[in-house]
Amino acid sequence: MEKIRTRYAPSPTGRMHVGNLRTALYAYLIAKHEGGDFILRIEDTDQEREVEGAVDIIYDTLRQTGLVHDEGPDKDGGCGPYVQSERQAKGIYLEYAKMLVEKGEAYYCFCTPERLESLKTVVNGEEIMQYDKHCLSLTKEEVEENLKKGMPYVIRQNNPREGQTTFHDELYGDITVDNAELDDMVLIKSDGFPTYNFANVVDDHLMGITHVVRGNEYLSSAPKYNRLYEAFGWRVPVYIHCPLITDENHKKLSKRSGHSSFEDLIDQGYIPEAVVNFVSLLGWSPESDREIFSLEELVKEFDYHRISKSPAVFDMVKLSWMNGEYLKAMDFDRFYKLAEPYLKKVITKPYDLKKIANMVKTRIEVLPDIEGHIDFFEKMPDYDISMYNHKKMKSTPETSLSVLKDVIPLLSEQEDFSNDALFETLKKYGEEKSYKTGFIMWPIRTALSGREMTPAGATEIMEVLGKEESLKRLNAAVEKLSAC
RNA sequence: GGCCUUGUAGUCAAGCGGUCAAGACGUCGCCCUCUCACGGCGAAGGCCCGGGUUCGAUUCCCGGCAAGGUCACCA
Repeated sequence: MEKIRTRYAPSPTGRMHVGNLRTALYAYLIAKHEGGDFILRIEDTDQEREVEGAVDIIYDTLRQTGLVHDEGPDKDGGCGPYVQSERQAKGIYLEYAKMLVEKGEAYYCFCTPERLESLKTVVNGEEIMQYDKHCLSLTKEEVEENLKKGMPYVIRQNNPREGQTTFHDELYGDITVDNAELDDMVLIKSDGFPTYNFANVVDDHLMGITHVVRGNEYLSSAPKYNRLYEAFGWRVPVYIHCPLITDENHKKLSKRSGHSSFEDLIDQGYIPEAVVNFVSLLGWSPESDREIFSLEELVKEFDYHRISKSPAVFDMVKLSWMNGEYLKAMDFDRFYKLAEPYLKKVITKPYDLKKIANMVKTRIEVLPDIEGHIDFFEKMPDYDISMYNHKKMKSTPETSLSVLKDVIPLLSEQEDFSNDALFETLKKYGEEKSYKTGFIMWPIRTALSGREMTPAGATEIMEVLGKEESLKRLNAAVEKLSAC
């Protein structure tokens, strides 16, 4: 069987949109599942939109997500160059466009922007235009004349107005449209660069791409691609259009949502593996009901026939859950490395950050959650004494005061301030007084943290705080409670 | 507006003529527990509507409706 070749063909315009990431991922998985090749091609045919540094972002994202390409600008596989502006400079696209002109499948167009503008109509607030084939009627001589005069031109595809065109998508099946629907799209722009539509077809063919994986927003332009392949006499690749990813309002994910790009998500404290895993399940499902997959496992599992056709909402809540799963399963050293900046952001005192990191590991979903859990270590927050009320612990400010008064001398004598030793001491005290553990621990923990919830129990907190600071806080609490 | 696509709980999503209609997130309850979280157990919640075909439709067909996509010298 022929080796599968897929490609990821981003245009360097900024951060990587999660829709594009998902498309790249599926392209990668489809190829790798069958031991094929995954190619990276940079589509920089729009000099206006090009953003500096965007190519680096692409490399960086692919590296972080693990989608390593077999061929690309930095890895020649014999199909180069892999950057379209370089290919354009070699005259590749114009050469092929001219072939089409020869065959009558394309034609020169000299229409001015003004004339094109006049062709537009507005429907429901949307500008719509279909070219009227005005320049198709130009004679060969007129064209030559115009070219000689140096008139700006574009080359357009010449689509028939009658008949129908059918194309096949692996997921959506056969789709047939009337040729009248097919616009004479521009192939070569007046600046000499090819349009995306044209460059894509030419390069996919020249690079031997067997499976074209793309977003389903291209579904309606697909028939025009087919006509191009047929005009050239090239074999049409296998098309796989992926369902759209939408925001919570079921609209195409846009930059405004704040989490539309991979980099946005990383900035927000998500880890690459979780994002990749989550995004893989947006529009695809494995045979089993497993949900946590590493990239390697996805490669093994991925059957593109199981890609769904309906659009999927990008649910941040579930992504967060999944991120939390990854954090919990992560080995401690890596977790600590990731958590350290967030810990240091709030804690400047010489506490054992590793112990704190460990407390927080099973309690957060994204890294920035850490801050809200641990700020009390650094500085005792203000709190209301009503916090000493706890129904289930049978604790009140009064009982708390008495427990604290009992316990402070015991703790003052305590030498070993480790969690286990402290717990032993307090348990013994509880047994003597026939107090339940919670009845003792609730006031202590409150006095130490001023928080209803903490990422650890009272004794664990004391271990981190140390004897001096713990007693200081406990005494302050007694004072606070006595004042009432 | 034309064309294309989609339509199973709030969300992701199995299903491919006969199922008590999987599973996950979220929500709620219980258990565990020095609080919370983790973990465990459980609950509520769904096949867009109308016609067919069929002994039987979530599943097949037709028609509605709804949503999204697309109609650039952007990709």
